[in-house]
Order: sequence, then C-alpha cells, then structure tokens
Amino acid sequence: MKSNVTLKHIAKAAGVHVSTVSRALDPNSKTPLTNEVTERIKQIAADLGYRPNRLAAGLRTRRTMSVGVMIPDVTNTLFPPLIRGIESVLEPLGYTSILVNSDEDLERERRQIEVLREHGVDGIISGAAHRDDPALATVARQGLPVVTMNRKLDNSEVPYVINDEDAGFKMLVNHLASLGHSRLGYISGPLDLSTGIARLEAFKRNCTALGIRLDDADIVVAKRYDESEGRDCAKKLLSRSLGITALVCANDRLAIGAYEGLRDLGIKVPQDISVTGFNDNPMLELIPPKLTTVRIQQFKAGAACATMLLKVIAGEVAGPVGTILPVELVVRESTAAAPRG
Amino acid sequence: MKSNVTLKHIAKAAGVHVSTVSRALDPNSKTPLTNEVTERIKQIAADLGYRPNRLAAGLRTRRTMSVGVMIPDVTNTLFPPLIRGIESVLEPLGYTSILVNSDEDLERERRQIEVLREHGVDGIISGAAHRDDPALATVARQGLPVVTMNRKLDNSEVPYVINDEDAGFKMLVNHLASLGHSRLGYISGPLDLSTGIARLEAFKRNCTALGIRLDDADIVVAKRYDESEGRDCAKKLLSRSLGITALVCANDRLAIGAYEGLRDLGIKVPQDISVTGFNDNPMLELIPPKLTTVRIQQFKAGAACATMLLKVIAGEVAGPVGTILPVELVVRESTAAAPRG
DNA sequence: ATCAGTTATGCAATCGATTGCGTGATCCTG
DNA sequence: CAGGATCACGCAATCGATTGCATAACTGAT
Repeated sequence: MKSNVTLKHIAKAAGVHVSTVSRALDPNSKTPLTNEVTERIKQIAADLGYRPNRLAAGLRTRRTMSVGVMIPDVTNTLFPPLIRGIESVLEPLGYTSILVNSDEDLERERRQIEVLREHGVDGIISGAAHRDDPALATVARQGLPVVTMNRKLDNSEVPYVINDEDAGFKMLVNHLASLGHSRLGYISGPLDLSTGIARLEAFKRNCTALGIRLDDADIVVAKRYDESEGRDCAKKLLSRSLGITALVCANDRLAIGAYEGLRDLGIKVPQDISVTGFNDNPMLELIPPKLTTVRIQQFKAGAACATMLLKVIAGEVAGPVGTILPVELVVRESTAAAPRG
Repeated sequence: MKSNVTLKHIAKAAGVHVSTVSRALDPNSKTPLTNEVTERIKQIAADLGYRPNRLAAGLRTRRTMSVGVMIPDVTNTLFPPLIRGIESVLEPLGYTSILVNSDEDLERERRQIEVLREHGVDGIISGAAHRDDPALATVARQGLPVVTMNRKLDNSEVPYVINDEDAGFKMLVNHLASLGHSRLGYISGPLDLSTGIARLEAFKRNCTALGIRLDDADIVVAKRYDESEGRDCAKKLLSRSLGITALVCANDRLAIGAYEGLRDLGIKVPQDISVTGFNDNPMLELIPPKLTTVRIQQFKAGAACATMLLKVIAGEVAGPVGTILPVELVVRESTAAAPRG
C-alpha cells in the first residue's frame, strides 16, 4: 500500500534493467544513457508515481538527506526562527530536519544524539551546546559533521555561528552611559554556556573601557535563562547592591522576569531604574515598558548554520571556523536618563 | 568512521551467526535462544558500542520509528507546546519526529508530505490540515497512518484531536452576557480551516441560545489567524457595525491585533468595548490589558495525537475517531461590564 | 572488412538488519 | 533405547537503490 512502486517496477515497465533506471533518474550519473531511454524512463516513473526510497538509498550510500537539529526547548521563542532559517536552506535541497529538545540536560542530549546517529543523519546542528559538551565533542570527533548555533564549544574544532555579543554590549553600555548611568547591575546567564561567559565578559570589558566601576555585588548569575530566574536575581541584586541605576540582563527573558521582581519591590522602570535585554524577542513590542535590547539575527543564524553544515558535509571546511553575525541596538522605553542621585 | 559496528562484527566476535545476534538483541523475538548466548551477545554488543542501523532495519521491516509532524509554522507560539506533547509520548518509545512547516500552503504541504513518505515515516501528525485537504486525504487513503491535531478534515475517516470549541464559546458568551453585553461582534478565523467554521458556528449557536441578536455586519472573517488581520478586521467591524460592546475573536492573535486596531480608533479596552480571545497564549499575562480567553490544552493535545497515532499504526483503530479535549474559561482584564448605552 | 575505441546497457555485489525455513542436537516418553 | 517432539541456532533470501565491472553494440579509421 505504501511506497509501492520501486525501480524494479519501472524497469519491468520500460523493459530495461533496474540499474539503467537508477541512472536515468540520477541527475548526476556519470554513466551515459541515450536521451531517448532516459526520457522514456522518466516518463514511466512519473506515470507510475515513483518516489525513491531514501532508506534504501541511504543504506547503500550512507547519506540520508536528513540532519538532526538539537535545541534546548522549542517552546522558547528564541529557537523557532532559527529552525526556520535552517529549513530555508536545507529544505530546497531536499534535506529534512529531525528536531530534538535537550532541555539543557546533558544526559538527555547524549541519548538524543545517539538516536540521531541511529537514524543516520548526515550532520547535526546544535543550538543546545554547553561549553563543555562531551557528547557533542565525541560525535564530532568521530567524524559526523556538527555545527553549533548561537553557542560554541570550549577548546574545540567544531564550527559555530554566534552573535557579536561584544558589539552588542558595547552599544548597550554606551547607550546607558550616555543617559548618565554610572553604576550598572548585571544579571548574567549560566556560565556553563558560551553565551553566559561571553556576555558577562563583554559587559565587564565595555564597562571598564568606559571607566564604569563594577563591584562583585553588582553581578548575579542566573541558573537558567528564564523569567523566574530573572525575577529572583533582580530581587537579590537590588537587595544587596545599592546605587544601581540600570540593570543589564543577559537576555530578554531575564529582563522580563526582572520587570516583575522590580515591580514587587516597588521600583519603577525606567523612572527609577533602566533595564536592558538581549536577543529582541518579537513579543517585546507588546509588553510594557517596551524593552531596550540588542537584536540578533535569528533566521539568518539558522541559515548560516545550515550553509556551514553543508560545507562540512561536503568536506570543504578544514579547521575551526566561526561566523559572527552582526547585532543591532534597539532602544525602546525601558531605558531613560539616570535619576539624579 | 560513523556507525561502524554492525551485527556482523558482533557475530564474528561472539562466534555465532548474525541472525543469532539479531535475535539476541531483539527483545521480543519469538525464536528462543539460550540465556547464556543472549547475555554474552548483549555484553559484546555493549562492549563494542553497537548501535542498530535503523535504515537497514526499516528497509527490511518497513517501519522506521519516525513520524512526520506537520504544522503551519513553528514560530507561531501555539505549536511548540503541541510538539513537546507529541514528543513526550513518542520519544520514550524510541520514535523521532521529522518537523515540517506548511505555511498554510497546500502545494507546499503536498511536497512536504511526499518528502515524509520518501523517508518512510510510520505516520503523520498534521496540525496544518485544511477542511478540504487533498494531499492529506490521499496519503491517508493510501494507508499511511494520519492524525490531525487541533483541526479536522471534512468528510473524512482521519482521526483527530480537537478542542471543545462549543463549550469554550458557551462560557465566553455566557460570561459576556452576564456582564450585560447584548450586542457582540465577531472576528472569525479563515473558513477553510475547521477551527474557523467550528468557532463561528459555536459563537452563533450560543448567541442565539441566549437570545443575542446577530447581524451579518457584526461578523467579519479574517484571512489568516494573525495580528495584522486582527487589526484590520477590528477596524472594519467597528466602522460598519455600531452598537457593539464586545468583540469576540476566534483566537488570541486576532484579539491582540484587535487591541491595536481599537487603539487606533481611540476605543478603550475594556471600558468602551470588551475583547476575548481563544487558545490562551502564555504571553498574554504580560500584555495589557490581560486578555480574557479560553484555555486549550496544547501539550495534552499533542500527547493525545501521538497516542492516537500509535493506535492507528498498531491497527487498533477502526473508523473515524475523534477526541475532544475540554477547555477552560480564563477571565482577565479585557472584559468588563457593558457601558451604559 | 577489420580492429581499436567509444558508447550504452546489463550483471551482480553491496549496504545492515530481519525472518521463514531447515537442520543438527537434545530431550522426553513409552 | 528408539522414536518423535522440542530446542537452539545457521542459512539464505529479502527490503530498494547504488555502482564497479563486464559486455554488447556501434562508431570510425585504415
């Protein structure tokens, strides 16, 4: 009932051997065939509604025309645009994507990678990489093409596509400084993620570049990039670090959570304190006060990863290759002049 | 380099035939084996790091342990929870999901379904079904297990999991009536989707049940379930249908768009007009005025679909089977007493 | 007309796992 | 202890497509 018609059926109908049919239907076959035969076979294949069996082909060629896409959690609005970006490159080429969620759980990630390998994916794009990611590093070392997205591995040859976090924080800190803010607080992302330390360091670097004083007490590290952590961290920070007039958050979700924490404390944004985020989640336009943030190019990042992965699959990539995508400052309502102390 | 070790390697190492290895590793093999042999083979397989090649197995058995998941667009926040629900059932059983986006484009959908079939998926869960969906109906008729999610096909045997739209609108209309609203406007979803007509009819039915008068001019049909349509439709409706004190929208995105349209017209929600949605998008809590809506069980719907699909695959489902999930009214800030005319 | 050199197609092995059937070994029973 | 029943395992075909090699047909040149 299912994918009935095979090469054999076409061969019988055309009165030729299956190998001839295979060649006629293979656009880049090196074995020459008469145009007439090729056309006739194609016609018959079309008439019979032939669909190639990728399993059989993959078994023989060891290429399945499918890639694994691993992300932490598809319900996080950061990731779907990346998925669409990947698809925009891969789908026209006939690749399919197997989507798996890691939930930031390394053991779960390891299992998912095994499943992907069992299914013979031609490569893996991971948006869930930890800085130290044994499973991903292992599979890459074994020769399966891997690219990391938004994040990168420490000490690894695995190609990556990330955002220009330093440029982002430079614009952010400059913006706040120009508004008269001289004491900044920072809610960092988890430090086992490359974005976590990269953004923390970018923040520090750009603060010191502007001569902005930073105490240890001005920085608090979130366990996860989510709203509840943002809320808790904001409260923690504000309770111990006085004099802060702006709160820089490692991403939008932390910032939105911080809104809530600040509201609980009776602190007004942006009158009493300015708040910034990172990523530019589309829904920010709807949530007051509209968040000042750094816009990253999600769709493009996905597309770049896919393009990179294709190169790795084709063996066109040698050592560690990184792409750093430009970012953009988006000033909205959550930042204002520092209150006069 | 890749998935090196095969049954043959294990067989050689164990000094048995590959078929014996296959049976030893198959938990529900009917052919009996000595416990000792089985254990020894399992041990060797583990030592060698054996991973089954699903391609080869699938080629032979015609089951790939993968399912196709088709949705209109993964960036629409309605769908990721459904995906996770599906995954919650399928992943523990060893199934993987191939995700494809249809963009509500029937031709694109047709191509995607072909790709899924080429990859030999064991079944398809579609959240992108149109009422008249030739591609989906065809593939189902050919014997590939199919289940529709959130939507259903007209005149079809394809099993479905949907929400109790009638109960939802009953609660919604009752709620508005109890607030004194007697003239309601309605922004309908596209009528080529089952949710479009189902909700429209549920709305009408429950209005007439309460004796609420409905003019044709009180109803406008959106081309898509999105914010810009919501905005346009709200403006269109308010410009031609006077006397409306509440605007019922077929889903949350239309309602959020309607907010914008009403703001443009200088109409205040909920003082001048009440607005309601459907679905209960998680971000609604953050967008003022918080929307009164009907909560559907997205995660559970995905899980139910997956369970249903497994039954269809197992051949345990006969005719048309439908699951209707209960919904819940969530009253927030966008509905208030009707203004005194 | 013959032989070398193309050109077009067939043959058969192969990818890795599954499974019906066959066979040798072991068991039980009368 | 002979006979058949039972058990444990090997054999080989199979799934559908790919591809190196063989072979047949045909071309052209001498």
